[in-house]
Amino acid sequence: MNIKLDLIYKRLYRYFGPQHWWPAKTVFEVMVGAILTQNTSWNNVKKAIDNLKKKKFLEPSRLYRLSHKRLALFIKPAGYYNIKAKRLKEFLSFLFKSYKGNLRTMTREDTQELREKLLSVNGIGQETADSILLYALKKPVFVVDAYTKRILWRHRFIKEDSHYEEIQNLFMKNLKKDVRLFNEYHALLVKLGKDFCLKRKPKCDICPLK
DNA sequence: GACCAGGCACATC
DNA sequence: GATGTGCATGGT
Repeated sequence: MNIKLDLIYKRLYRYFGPQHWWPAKTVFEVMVGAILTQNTSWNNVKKAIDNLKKKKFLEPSRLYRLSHKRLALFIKPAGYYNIKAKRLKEFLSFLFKSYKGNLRTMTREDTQELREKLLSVNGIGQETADSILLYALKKPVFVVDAYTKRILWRHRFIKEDSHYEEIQNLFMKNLKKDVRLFNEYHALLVKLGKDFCLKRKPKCDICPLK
């Protein structure tokens, strides 16, 4: 499996090239984006983030002090805006209560312990936690998402009912624990998913992994 | 107008 | 542990 996952990566990279993830300027922007992009296209998330940027709210303490009502209005384009406003607030209150709002302090925490803590925040599940760890904090943690699962299943690398950690282990136990590799690999899988591995109309005949 | 998107929590069995 | 549902906008 080791060789196969490696081969897939090489093929994807050759075909698509670098994806330059995460498309954000700051660590905090990645974190906010990770929550906003839950079951939502990045295009919509961009609009929400731009709204926050324009009004200079894309900063921990300012966002923390923003009312739920105004926050929800800013992030409206990203959909599920009420629940996402709540989730952002939950994350921020965790950030301030545990790390005094200091992202560098958070980064210093042991990766596994931090993952557990993130998962205990209401609104942060495995994918969001891992996206924050990998893309914001540069920890070597593989991110699994719906595309990853669909692609691996279509190619019969996993069962359809495989669980998150099972899939994550497949990558983490068979690849070098390298932040750059994990970053690019997941981004490439998303790219492949968007372009070829659609839910209803997969383009398996022209899939670059064929 | 239907379908989908870089999920998650919660209820129920 | 599995399955079903609400959350909501914007692009195709």
